[in-house]
Amino acid sequence: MINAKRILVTSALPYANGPLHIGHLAGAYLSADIYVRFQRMMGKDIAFICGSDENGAAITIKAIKGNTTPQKIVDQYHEEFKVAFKGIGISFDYYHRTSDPLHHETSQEFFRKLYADGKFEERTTEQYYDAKAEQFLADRYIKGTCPKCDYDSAYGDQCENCGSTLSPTDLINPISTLTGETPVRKKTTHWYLPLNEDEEWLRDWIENGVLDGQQHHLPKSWKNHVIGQCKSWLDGGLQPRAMTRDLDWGVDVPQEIDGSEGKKLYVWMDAPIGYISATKAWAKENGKDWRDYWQDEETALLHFIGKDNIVFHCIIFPSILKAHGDYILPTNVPANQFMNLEGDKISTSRNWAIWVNDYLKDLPGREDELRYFMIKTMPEQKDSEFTWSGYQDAINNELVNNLANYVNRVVVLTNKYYEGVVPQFDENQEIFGPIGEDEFAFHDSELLRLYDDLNDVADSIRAYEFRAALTKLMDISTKGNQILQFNEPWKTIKDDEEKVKAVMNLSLQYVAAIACATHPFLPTASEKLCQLLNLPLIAEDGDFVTMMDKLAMGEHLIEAGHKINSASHLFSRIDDETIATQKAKLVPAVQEVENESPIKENIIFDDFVKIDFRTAKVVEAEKVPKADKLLKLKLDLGFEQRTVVSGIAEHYSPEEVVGREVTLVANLAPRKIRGVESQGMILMAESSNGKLSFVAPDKGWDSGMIVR
RNA sequence: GGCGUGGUAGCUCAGCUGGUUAGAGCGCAGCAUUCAUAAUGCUGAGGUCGAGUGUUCAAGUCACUCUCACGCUACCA
Repeated sequence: MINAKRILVTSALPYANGPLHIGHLAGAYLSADIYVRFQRMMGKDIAFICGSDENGAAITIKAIKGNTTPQKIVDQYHEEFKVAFKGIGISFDYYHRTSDPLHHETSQEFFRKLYADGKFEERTTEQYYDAKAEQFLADRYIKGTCPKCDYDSAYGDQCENCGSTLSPTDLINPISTLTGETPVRKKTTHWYLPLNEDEEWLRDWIENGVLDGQQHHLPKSWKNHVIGQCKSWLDGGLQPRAMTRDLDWGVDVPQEIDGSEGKKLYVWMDAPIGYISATKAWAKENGKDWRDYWQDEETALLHFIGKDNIVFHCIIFPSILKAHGDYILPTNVPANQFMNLEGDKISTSRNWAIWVNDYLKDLPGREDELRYFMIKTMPEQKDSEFTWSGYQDAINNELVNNLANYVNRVVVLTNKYYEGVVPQFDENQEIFGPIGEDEFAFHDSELLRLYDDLNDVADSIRAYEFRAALTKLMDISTKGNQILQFNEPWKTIKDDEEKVKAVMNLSLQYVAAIACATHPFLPTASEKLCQLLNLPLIAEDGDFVTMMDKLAMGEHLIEAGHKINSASHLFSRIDDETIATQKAKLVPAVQEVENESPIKENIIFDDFVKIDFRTAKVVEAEKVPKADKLLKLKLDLGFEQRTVVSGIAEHYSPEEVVGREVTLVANLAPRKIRGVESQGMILMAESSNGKLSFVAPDKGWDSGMIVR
């Protein structure tokens, strides 16, 4: 679908449990915004849709921790997101939210259709239900007596004493670990989408771009890592996926369906359908028919996402859409990789991020500067890195010295020589082009060069190569500088006024072209440029086409006789102090001691004394084969030696741990892990960013001592 | 461990289906220039294209092995 009649663009729905940072922008929003603004300027019928993803368990948990309600959490972030997106200039046509009734209806309707068409595999199982907690219990939240060995604290999925694999309903005297209540058996039904049946057509669609026997898109236009990721999943074999969950915050499974009570749509049936509900909301307010955008073969659907979302958008959501039958599938999923920050991964929990709203507050009026550097370092093909000094260099050297200074030169000279009026000139006047003195050029031949260069920018945008497009755009500014440099109007004005007129007129055409072409990337700068030239602002209504048509016809973008305004600076430098302040705000991992996991329920002393903690010394250590995280340790308790498997290999090498003193839970029932029997468990403290530390006695203590 | 993507000048990155002396921007050195926010233009130095083996008349570009980074996945009672 190269020449689609209309385009629907979606950006990943941000999850409403944390503020927006630059990593989000780099992944799914900036690239989409450039693409959309450009296509509007190409006169395309295009809709740009997004919204807050507000359902799911993580939000409930956050609400409990913060002693508030899920609704308050999502309201807060929904507002923050809107401010951030607006501030940085992401031009959504509609920003919706999945807590909206329209979304609930839409996703339920979708579910109903799949249900009625028999697309689901219904699996009813009997599960334990905790009446006090009012929820179904996951296997590991149930304990009871093992039917095989009479061990009295077997988990719902496995007895650690005898190692047998269990199902919760096998347990004798089951108890809920949440409340201590005896759970009741209750039937629960979930609906699964048999993705395994979709493998064949998915493969054809992804690898060959063929859907229902027709060429749907060119697989070459998809990014390597996107196709690679999908193939990896297909090769691994797809499994049926549950489309519902026993949750308490989200979209209800339609009530008329048997067994729907307490069930919510799982994220697969919820978030991506948010794109559809957002489109409906937009269409309703703008007199459009949303079906044109989702159900017409002549529409190109594009999902802009980060790489963590590839499988979701390339396999699961398409399967859901195809199962419904009325919907089109994405033409492309231009996923970006990740952006790192100053040498480290961006992390919300570690506060290692640049928050969009903080940036807007700290550096007001510099939205385009952030956009510029983010586009320049956009992780299109591989992970990339944001550094404040890189940001400073790029702004000062490229935006100020090259672009803004070029514009300033042209405007100042025009005002100086012609009182701000675009000069009339002789078309036969020879001038120097950007190549220099080796080649004579004319005004009209240079406009054709400009046309070609603008076309190159456009081609890159169409191919989702935004950094390349930005480079090509900046090259136009460089060529403008070259034209001035080679023709030296400040010298020539003394003996060849006619030549200066041609050069200055051409330069003004360049600036007018830049005013238009920067718009998708740097909308605010584009606006300032238009004001500077006293031209109408970009309306995102076919402006690019108009410009290209004029150039192709040999017409001018800014007419002789037109009066421009006096000079003012387009961008200003960023000083070292500003950068130092921002760098200082990045404080690595000084985590407020927040209770990530609440204190568990009280136990009585008798429970505590059941656990036999002992000191021990590591005498041997080796990696467990075929497992990244596991070390097999031999521990000396003084009176005996034991083998223990521990998940610490990512933090400690075998050499480092030999000789360490540790604390061991000595009477934990043995369990086989990766084929090795582990006789106990080593105590480790875990920080909130996943780092591990031994919990051990002071150096030089004997092994086998009792700990209490 | 399995799978995927990447590892190219000091830094940030381009290099499509293998084909002459491997490219850009920044930084660095020199020259020119002053209209401009000490901006601009020109020239130059800088790379055994992660390591190794192979296929080929020819490999950064293909195959295999290894290695490192990141992601997904398994194992972390």
